[in-house]
Amino acid sequence: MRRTPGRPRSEEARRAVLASAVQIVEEDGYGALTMERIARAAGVSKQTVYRWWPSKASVVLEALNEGARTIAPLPDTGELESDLTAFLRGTVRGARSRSTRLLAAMMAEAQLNEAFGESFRREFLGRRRQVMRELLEHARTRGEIGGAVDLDRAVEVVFATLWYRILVRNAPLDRRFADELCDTVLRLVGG
Amino acid sequence: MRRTPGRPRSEEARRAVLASAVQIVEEDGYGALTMERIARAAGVSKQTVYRWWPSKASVVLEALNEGARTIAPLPDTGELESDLTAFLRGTVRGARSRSTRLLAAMMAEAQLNEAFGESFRREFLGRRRQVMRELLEHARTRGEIGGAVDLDRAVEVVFATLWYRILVRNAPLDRRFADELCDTVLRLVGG
Amino acid sequence: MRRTPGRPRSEEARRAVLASAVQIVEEDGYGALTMERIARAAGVSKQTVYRWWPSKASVVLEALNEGARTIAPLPDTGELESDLTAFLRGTVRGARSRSTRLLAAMMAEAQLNEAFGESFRREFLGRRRQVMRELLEHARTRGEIGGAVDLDRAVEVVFATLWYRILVRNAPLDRRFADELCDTVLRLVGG
Amino acid sequence: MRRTPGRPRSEEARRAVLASAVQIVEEDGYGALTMERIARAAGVSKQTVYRWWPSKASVVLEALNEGARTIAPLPDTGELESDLTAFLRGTVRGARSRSTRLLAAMMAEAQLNEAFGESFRREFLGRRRQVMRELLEHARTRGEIGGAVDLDRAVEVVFATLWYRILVRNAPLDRRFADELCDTVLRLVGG
DNA sequence: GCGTAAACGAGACGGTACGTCGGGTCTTTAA
DNA sequence: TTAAAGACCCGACGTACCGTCTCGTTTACGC
Repeated sequence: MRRTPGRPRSEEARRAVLASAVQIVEEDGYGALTMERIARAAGVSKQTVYRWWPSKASVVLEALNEGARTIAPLPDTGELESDLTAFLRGTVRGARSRSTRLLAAMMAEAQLNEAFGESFRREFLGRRRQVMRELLEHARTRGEIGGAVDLDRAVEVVFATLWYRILVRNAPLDRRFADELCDTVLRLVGG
Repeated sequence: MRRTPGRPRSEEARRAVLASAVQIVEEDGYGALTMERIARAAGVSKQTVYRWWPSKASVVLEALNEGARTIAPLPDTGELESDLTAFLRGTVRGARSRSTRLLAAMMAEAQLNEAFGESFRREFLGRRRQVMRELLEHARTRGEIGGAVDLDRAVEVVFATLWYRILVRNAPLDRRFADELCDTVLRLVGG
Repeated sequence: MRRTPGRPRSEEARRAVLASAVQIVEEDGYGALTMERIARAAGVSKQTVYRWWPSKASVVLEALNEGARTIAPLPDTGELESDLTAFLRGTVRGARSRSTRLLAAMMAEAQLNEAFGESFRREFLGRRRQVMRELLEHARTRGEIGGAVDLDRAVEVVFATLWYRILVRNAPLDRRFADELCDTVLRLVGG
Repeated sequence: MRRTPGRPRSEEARRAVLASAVQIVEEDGYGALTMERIARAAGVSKQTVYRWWPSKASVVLEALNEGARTIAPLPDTGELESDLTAFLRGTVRGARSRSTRLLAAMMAEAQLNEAFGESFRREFLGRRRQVMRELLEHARTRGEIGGAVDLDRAVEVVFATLWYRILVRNAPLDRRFADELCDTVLRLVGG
C-alpha cells in the first residue's frame, strides 16, 4: 500500500484546532472567534488552519460532528409513541449543553455565508429531517399513521420548534420539552 | 413649546442611512454590510452613523420597523379560525419578499452580538409572540378554546415554523403555508 | 457716538479661551492642544473660538503677548556692557518659566503651518531682533563699536543661542547664561 | 549562521516608505504628512508602516539618516582653522537643500512629541555636538586653544546659529555662512 | 544514508473595517 | 450680532483580522 510522500498531517494540530475553536466559542461566543485567534490558541500557524479548513465555520462544524460523531440512531420499538419519545429525547439532549451555542452560531453563519449555508442546509439540516421522516414512514408502514397525513409538516414542526428554542432561548431544552414535542406530533399525525 | 438648542438632526441623513443599509443587504447580503460602507453609500460621515446607531444590526432593525411601521393589527372577527387566518396571512406576507433576508440577518446577528440579541428577543420577538397570544386569549374568553390548552405552545409552534422557513428556506413563505399553519394551530388548541 | 449693533463680544469668553489654552499646554503639552479641547475647557462653543482666532497657534500667541504685554523696553545707560547685561537678563527672564513651553510650541507650529510661520517670523522674531539691533546701533553711535563690525551677526548669535536653549534644553535659561551671552557679544563686536 | 524564521522583512517596502515620506514633506510640508498617506503613497499597508516605525517622525528621521548615512567624518589637518572650515562647510552643506525642511520638521516634532524629542535630542543633536567638541579638544591637545576656554559655549554657538537659520530662515545656508561661523568660533576660543 | 516532498512554526505582506477623535462648517434657539 | 449647543462631512488615528506569501525546519517516503 503506497502512502503519499511528504510529512503526514499532524493529528495533534488538528485536535488542537478543533478544541481551541470550541473553547473560544464557549468562553467568548462565536462573534469572538477568528482564524487568527484559533491558530494562536492552538499553538499552530495560521497557514496550517487555512490549509485544512476554508473558514472558521467549517472548523466549528467539524468540531460539532466530532462531538456527536453520529446522528442519534433511529429507534425501532415497533410503536410510534415510544419511538418518537426516544428519538426526541435523544435529539433534544444532543442539542443541549455544550452544543447549543455552537449550533446557534452555525445557523447564524449559514445566514451570512452563502456557500457555507448551502452545504449546512443540505448536509446537516436536511439529513436530520430525513432521519425523522423515516421514523414516521415506518409508523405509516405499520398502519399507525393514515395515508392522508402530511409527514413533512410534522417533521418541520419538530425541527422548527427545536431550533426556535436554540436561537431564541425562550424556554429550556429539557426532557419536558421533548415530551411536549412528542405530544404535538401525535396530535398532528393522529386521529 | 421650547425646542432644544443646537442644529437639529438631519432627517435626510437618517433616511439615506436606512435606505442604503437595506440596499446593501439586498444586493450583497448582510455579510457584506459594514458601518463604513453604509456611510459611504448614504453620503454621510461615519460619525453620523455611530451617533445614532450603536451597530449595523440596529440600523437594519430600524429599517425593518420603518417598512412595516406597525405590527399587523390584531384582527377581531369574533371567530377564531377567521381571526387566525387573517393574522397568519398578514404575518407571513410581512416576512416575505424584501424582508426575508433582513429578518434572517437579524436573527443571525442576535446570535453573534449578545447585547443586540437581548434587545431583539425582548422587543421584537417577544412582542410578536404577545400579539398572537392575545388573539388566542380572546378566543378562550369566547369559549372557543378550553382552559386546559397551553396557549404558549401554540404560539411557539407558529413562530418557530415561520422562522424555520425564513432561516432554512426549505419551502416557500406563501399563503398556502399560512393556511397550513392555521390548520396546525387549530389541531393543537382544538378538541 | 454710535456703537456697533448686536450683542457685544464677551470679554469673559475671550479670557477663558486664553487661560484654558495656556493651562492645557502647560499640563499636557502643545501636542495635546486642540480647538475642541480649548472650547470645552473654556466652557465656550467651538464657533466662538473660530470666530476670533484662525488657529490654535494664534490663540497661544495672543496669550503669550497678553502675559508679557510689551517687549522688554530698551535700556539706555549710555554704556554698552551695562545696556547689554540689562537687556539680556530681561530677555532670558522673559523666556523662562511659564513661557518656555509656549515659545517652543510657537516655533514648532511655525515650521508646520506656513501661514502662521510667516507672520510669526515677521512680527515676533523680526521685531525682537530689531530691538537688539537698535541697542547695538546706539553703542556704535557712541563710538563703542567699530564701523566694520557686522551687527546682524551679533544679533543672530544671541537669539540663536537663546532659541537653542529653549528648543534643545541642553542647559538652563538662567542669569549666568545671560551673562555668558553678554560676554560672547562683547567678544564679537569688541576690539 | 542561523537566520530567524518567518518571511523576511521587505527591503523594497522599507525604501518605498522612506522615499514617500520624504517626497510628501518636500511637496506639501511636514504638516501634510500622515501615516495613512505615507502608506498610500508607498503602496504599502498601514500595518507595515506601524510595524517598523512608531510615528511619522521616526520615519522621517530614518530617511534623514539614510541620506547622509554618516555624520561628516572628523577632519584632521593638524590645524584648527582648516579643520573647522572643513567641518563647518560640510555641516552646512548637509543641512542645505533637500534636508532643510526635514530638519525643521524634526525639531518641530521634538517639541510636540515628548518621547520623540527625548531620543532626538540624545541621539541626533547630542551626537553632532559631541563630534565638534572632539574637534576642538584635538586643537586644545595641540595647544591651539587655552585651557580656560569654554569649549561647550563655542559648540553651542555653532549649532544654535545653524538651527536658527534652518528654523527662522533669516539668511541663506551658504558657504559664506559657514565661513562666518568659523570666524565667530575662532574669536570665541582665540586670544 | 540521501534526496524528494509535503506539512509545520513563524511572521511579514497588502488590504479592509473597526470605533474614536478632531477639524472646520452650519443651523438652530437664546441673550 | 454674538453666544451656546450640537449635528454635519471629512479624514486620520492606531488596532485587529483577513487571506496570502515566503522563510527555515521537520518528518515521512522511496531509492
